[in-house]
Amino acid sequence: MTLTDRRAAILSFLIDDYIDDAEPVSSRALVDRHGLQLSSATIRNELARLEEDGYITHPYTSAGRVPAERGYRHYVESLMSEQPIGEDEKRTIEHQFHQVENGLDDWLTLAATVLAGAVDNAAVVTRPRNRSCRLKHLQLVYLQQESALLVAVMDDGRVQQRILSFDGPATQAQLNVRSERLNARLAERDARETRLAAVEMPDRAEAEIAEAVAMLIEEHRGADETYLQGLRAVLQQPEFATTDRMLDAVEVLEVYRLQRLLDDAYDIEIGSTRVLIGSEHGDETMQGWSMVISSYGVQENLGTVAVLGPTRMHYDRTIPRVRYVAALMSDIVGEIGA
Amino acid sequence: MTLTDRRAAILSFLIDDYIDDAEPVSSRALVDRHGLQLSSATIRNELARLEEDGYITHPYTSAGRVPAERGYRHYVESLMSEQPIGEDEKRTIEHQFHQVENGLDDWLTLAATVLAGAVDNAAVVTRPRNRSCRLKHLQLVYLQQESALLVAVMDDGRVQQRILSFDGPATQAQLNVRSERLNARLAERDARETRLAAVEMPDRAEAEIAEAVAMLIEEHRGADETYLQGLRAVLQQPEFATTDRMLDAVEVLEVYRLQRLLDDAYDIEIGSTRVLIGSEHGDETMQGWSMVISSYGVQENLGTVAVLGPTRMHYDRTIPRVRYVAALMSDIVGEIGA
DNA sequence: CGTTAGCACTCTCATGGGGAGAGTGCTAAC
DNA sequence: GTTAGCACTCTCCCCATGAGAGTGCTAACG
Repeated sequence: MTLTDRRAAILSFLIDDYIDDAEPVSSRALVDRHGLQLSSATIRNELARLEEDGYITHPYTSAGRVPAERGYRHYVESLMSEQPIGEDEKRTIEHQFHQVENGLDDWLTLAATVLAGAVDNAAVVTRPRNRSCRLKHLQLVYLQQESALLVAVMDDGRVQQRILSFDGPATQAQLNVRSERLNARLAERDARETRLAAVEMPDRAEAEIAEAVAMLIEEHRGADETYLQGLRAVLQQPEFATTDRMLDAVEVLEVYRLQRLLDDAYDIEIGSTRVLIGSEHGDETMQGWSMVISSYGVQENLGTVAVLGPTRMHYDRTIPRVRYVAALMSDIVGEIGA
Repeated sequence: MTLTDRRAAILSFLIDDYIDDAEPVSSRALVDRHGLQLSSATIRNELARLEEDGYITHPYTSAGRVPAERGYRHYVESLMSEQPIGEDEKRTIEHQFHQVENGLDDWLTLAATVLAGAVDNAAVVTRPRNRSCRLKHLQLVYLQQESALLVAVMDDGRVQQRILSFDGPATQAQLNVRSERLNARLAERDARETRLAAVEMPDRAEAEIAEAVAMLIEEHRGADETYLQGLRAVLQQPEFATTDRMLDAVEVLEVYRLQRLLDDAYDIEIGSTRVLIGSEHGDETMQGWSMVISSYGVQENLGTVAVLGPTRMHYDRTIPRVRYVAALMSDIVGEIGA
């Protein structure tokens, strides 16, 4: 059941109009706005067919037409043409990125902010994480009489820390020696290997530290910090014009949900984007939401960039911008040398 | 212009009722609900006086009375009695705290979540920061050919990091030596002292690293990470029952504002709480908002715990809970040994 | 057969009037 | 000082009404 050219064109016009206005599109409006050489009655016939085939619906008998999920899907895949990012806009974005040099944390926040601003929806960025994470270096730092801070640098350049307590007191010098010994044995190992190494250690205190390191590696792998920006932007979209809808939106954007969602989308190739429309992400609370998602990073060290908003979304603007920001983030991760 | 006992009692009843219901309180309702041995007419006379004195208002001619800021202020200072936290609730809260052992990050999030849940409003917690922050320990970690990660542990147990690049290659062994030399010179110094030390260093590369350390210390001092929880809880309060108000609320709670607010409240003694009602915090966007704020930590190493919500807030429940969570956080910071 | 004009029909939404209800403020009496 | 009584005010809900927007259908046209 492929669409005739004419029907495809009509669908495309309709979706364009609806995305701009958030208002049901009438046959009349299509003719007028796009200078069609057909009467509105003809368009009505075509619209009836499009509705039969599930591309569009109408909210009630005598309202204009509204795209259905299937319509959006077809639009994203075959109809729309991506809106390239203007040189100006690129410069602006890059400029914003260059203003911050403090490290990954800030870049992540920044990426989310910039993206949210560019597409007028919520943007989420996750910290890159390494599926097979390894210890790069560890260091024990004296805190108090019987406690020390274990600082573990991972091979993605991220740091995890934890407080340890010992039975007896220790000086920083002693801790340094101990750190060196442990580094020699644990560097470049992943969680499982570290745990194995721990078992074989004769010194009980060191074995415990190695255990702690293994846990830190595991935690690090699992920790999926997300940076969300643009809440207000989404809430101002007309689809959330009632308080109920707004509360729903806030709920959807609450972090614990996002993490799951981003997890689901982990097998995206770097450089490509994926679009999930409405019920396409399994979760039924996501009805009415779309997500444009992309991953970034190098090798195994992957993060996610995504935009979330109502299904009525400027896909043609959003997709290239998500891709672009993801590319910028890949560059940054590359430079950091993770 | 002190209140007569009777007027004070009436004001107290009125505020209690209003806080519960969010609805203007009528003279009639006061009599009925609190079994007063007076007629509603008498109450009306008293209410008129209270209104004259600025303790209450009414939204329109024939609605019940509503507390004004001055009324809340008086209520908080002289009328209400704090609702002690039940043993059960204490146990629940402590239990939640003990479930997480991963470190400060998690505790901060947790504290905000627990508090928000306990008082049904938004809660904000800031990471403790040391006004006069010092370096505890630094470590250079090999990354790639010509770059290394500088990891600086501060005396509050927090870690800052930054990527450095060198002219020539370096091995981890070389970096260790250099780390040790720098530690000997920089440990226990604050930003200014570190900068001075940097100037005196003969080795140019090391001087640059010392410079970087100084910047990290400064950044660390300035960085005021805030953890906000309970957005939904606030938005569900009846005062935000329209979309406009909701959007305003989201704006108020956006982080950049909070940081300033918390800054303003930095001179609170540990163990005490402060209440800011409506226009009492200078910012006029905070009209209609109250904040119960407390600080925690040990010595100079201070963080903030706060609850934000509409002026109609259960101050009697909120104040002790803010104080309690702040105390728990103080314990934690103490244990960590910052 | 595709296209089109015409028209009846449907459904929403904005508008405004009316009436009930809630509470006050005032007055006069106790 | 307290209270009953009452007029007055203001909100809010309900509903009816009508305009307007669009469709679907039918019949005619090239």
